[in-house]
Amino acid sequence: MSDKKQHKPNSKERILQTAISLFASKGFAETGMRELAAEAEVNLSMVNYFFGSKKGLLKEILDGFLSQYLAIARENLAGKGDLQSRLKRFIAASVNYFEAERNSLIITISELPHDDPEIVEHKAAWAGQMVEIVNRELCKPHTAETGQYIPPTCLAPMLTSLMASRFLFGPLMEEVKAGSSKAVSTEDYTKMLVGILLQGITGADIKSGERNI
Amino acid sequence: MSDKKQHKPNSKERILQTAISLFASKGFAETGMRELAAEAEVNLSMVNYFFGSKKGLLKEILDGFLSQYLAIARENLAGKGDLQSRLKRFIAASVNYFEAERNSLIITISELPHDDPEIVEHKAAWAGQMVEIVNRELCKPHTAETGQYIPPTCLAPMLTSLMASRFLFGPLMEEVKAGSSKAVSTEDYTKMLVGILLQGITGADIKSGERNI
Amino acid sequence: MSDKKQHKPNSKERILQTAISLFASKGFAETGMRELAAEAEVNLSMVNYFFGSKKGLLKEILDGFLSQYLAIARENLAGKGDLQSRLKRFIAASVNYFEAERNSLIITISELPHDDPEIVEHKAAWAGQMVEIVNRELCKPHTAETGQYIPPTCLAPMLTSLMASRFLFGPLMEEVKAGSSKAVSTEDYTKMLVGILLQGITGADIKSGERNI
Amino acid sequence: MSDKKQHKPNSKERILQTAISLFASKGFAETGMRELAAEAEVNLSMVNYFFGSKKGLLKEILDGFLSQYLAIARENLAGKGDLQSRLKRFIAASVNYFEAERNSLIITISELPHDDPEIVEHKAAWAGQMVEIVNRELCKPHTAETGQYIPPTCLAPMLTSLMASRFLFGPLMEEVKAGSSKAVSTEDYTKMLVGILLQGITGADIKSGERNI
DNA sequence: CATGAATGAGAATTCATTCAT
DNA sequence: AATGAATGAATTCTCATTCAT
Repeated sequence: MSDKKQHKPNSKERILQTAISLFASKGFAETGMRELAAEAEVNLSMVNYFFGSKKGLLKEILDGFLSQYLAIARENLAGKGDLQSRLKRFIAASVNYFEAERNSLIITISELPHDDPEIVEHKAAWAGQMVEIVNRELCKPHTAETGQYIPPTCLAPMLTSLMASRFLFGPLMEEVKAGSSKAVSTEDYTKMLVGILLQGITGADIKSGERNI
Repeated sequence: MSDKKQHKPNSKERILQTAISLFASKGFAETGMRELAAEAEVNLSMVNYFFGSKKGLLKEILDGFLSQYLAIARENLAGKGDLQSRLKRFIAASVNYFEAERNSLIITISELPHDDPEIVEHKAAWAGQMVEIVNRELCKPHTAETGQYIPPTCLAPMLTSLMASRFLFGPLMEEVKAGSSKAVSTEDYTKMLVGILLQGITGADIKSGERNI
Repeated sequence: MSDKKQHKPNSKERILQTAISLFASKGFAETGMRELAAEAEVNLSMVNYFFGSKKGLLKEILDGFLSQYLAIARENLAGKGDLQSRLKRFIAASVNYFEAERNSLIITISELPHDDPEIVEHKAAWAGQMVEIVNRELCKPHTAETGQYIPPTCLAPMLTSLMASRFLFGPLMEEVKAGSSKAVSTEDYTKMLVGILLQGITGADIKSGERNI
Repeated sequence: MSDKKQHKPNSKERILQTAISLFASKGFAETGMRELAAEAEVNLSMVNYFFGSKKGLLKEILDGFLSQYLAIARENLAGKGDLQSRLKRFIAASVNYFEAERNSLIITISELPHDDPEIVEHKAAWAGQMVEIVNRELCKPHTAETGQYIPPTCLAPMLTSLMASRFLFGPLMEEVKAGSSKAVSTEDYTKMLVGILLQGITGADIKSGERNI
């Protein structure tokens, strides 16, 4: 085989994965396209060729992450089961997804408040759908059942923010503990979240049940 | 007084306030020093004169915010009262503080995961102290009391993340609701947080008044 | 006929026409080949396939225009008739041609002074022939008749420049008048040119009909 | 004297002069800012520092040239004297000015038709004033005197175009003649223009008067 | 304290062109 | 004849910072 002009396949996908990784660790603005292209072993121009612009690349990442997150919310919050078991399902599924796509999660949340209208609108569209689902499947039923009112524009961010905390602050916490305390498994993390959300902080114990220490 | 060449006072303070506002709305990297200088009505070189560098300015903002947040944690989580009432105090004080310094909060959290070692170490130092306090004042007593174990490197991020959700997602939620649901007051927001953390999601009701705790 | 994958015919011609239009309105350098290909509804590579390069396309346009312009000069300036009537014929024919090919005219003249040697030589070849014709058919006879000397390297540019003024400045003048004065027909424009060149500015009147010549 | 960091004075002026020279010989679009900065012996960023952008630089050149040209038109076309002597004055002054600022002239005319709205509006403003002057000082009086109508939106471009022909086509003509015919002096060129405009082409003789050949 | 010119590296993007299919 | 991915150089412009005054 001639080794001249050997085209590596999947340039587009390689760019996308490299971007997810770099944007998450360095931040969108701090990541240069030269660096991105080098890391993806792709010609610099290919980024614009495939994604139109750096921002186009970001949008594709956001869309990819948010569409799946929304699907998870839809599938798990709706359907049969009482509110508590549905919430449990949703948390478990979300945390698994966040774990798998932690870089996309970090990008999606961290790049939030910056005021580029194009990006903000983009996110607002997804956020709107999320709020709607939370309202329909969580807030409304809860009000019907207990008479208590919980505004979905508060609850949706709270849930997401709470579930994401491990991943957002993860890198920082690794600097912190430095071996002091044992790492928490995803399973335990999910348990904690479910505990807190169903019983309050006293429900957060990750050792409860069979293994008491 | 002559109104010619009227030197505006407090150049340094004006730079700082402008930076907090711009960094929060546009992001640190996206904010240019020229823009900052223009908005603060200050000569460009003054920024470096007062703060050494752009990063120095960021550090000053982070320090200012985190030192106070830590003080709030120390004052409210420690001391007498049971765990629940101390947590309540802490949440109320924190939310008030976040409300007052929401721009600094946004900067502090959003600029988190980016891998500049100088900034990361800086934050890790503060985060470490926070984890320590949470451990000493919340986790340890809780374990002593109930035998349940809650790791502080999980709990501290959760608390902060949960309390910050309103401010992090606030700008986005404003795009979303567009008048659909009424705004939630800071007081109600605090109530929700306390409710959730003490009783789980069923405690989040903002209407139930005294029943809440 | 199946309307699937309907190959538009005359890709080459379509490229050429699109190029003439774009080069005239945006300028040669400012026109991108992607834009050109898109507008011509042709694959980008086809431009190089048909014309070798962007510059090759420009040369083809210049050649097309200049060869015809030269032919017009040859046909109308030579032959029988006195100098004045031959000049009249030439002007009428040239203005008609400029009118029909105004975009090519604009390209040919505007892209003139730029110092690409390849293009300059190309033009110089045509210009040389033009000067020769003007010398043989206008200057020499005029000297023979009146003893007056008019250098052809001055006269040829003057004629072309004068006749082209309407088309070169046309777009600008449309911005200017904005309805203030009525448009001038090609016929009247020709009359003005003939008048000026034969009698001076007092011959430029476009209303005086037969008196004009 | 230390030879480190020796600031050459008049950076701004040097940029401007270099730009005029390069834009004229290579064209605006074909001139790169790197090349410009290098030739002007100036740091690349200074161009944007002083002129805001490449286009800003072009605008400054256009303004400088057109404002003076307009002043010349105003001064020479208006005032006492009959139409012919005023026209003569105007031509002489203009040609002198064109000669002195031939590069700016070339830029101003050649960069004409390209459809950047910002530049077109800019030029249209100046062109409008020029048309107005020509109308007031040439067309109107001529109509009053002879009853003949000459539209100023035709005449103004014609005059400018005719006077500019020597400079626009000059570089090309130098390639052409290659020693064949003697160069024409500015003085003779002016004489030709005046001759043509007052008497038609038969008035173009540059040797008439005392020196008959 | 304050100014404004200057610096040099770096930003994202676009360019015309080529090549394998 | 046509496609679309790939290339690498070049584009304009902006960046944070420095320095002499």
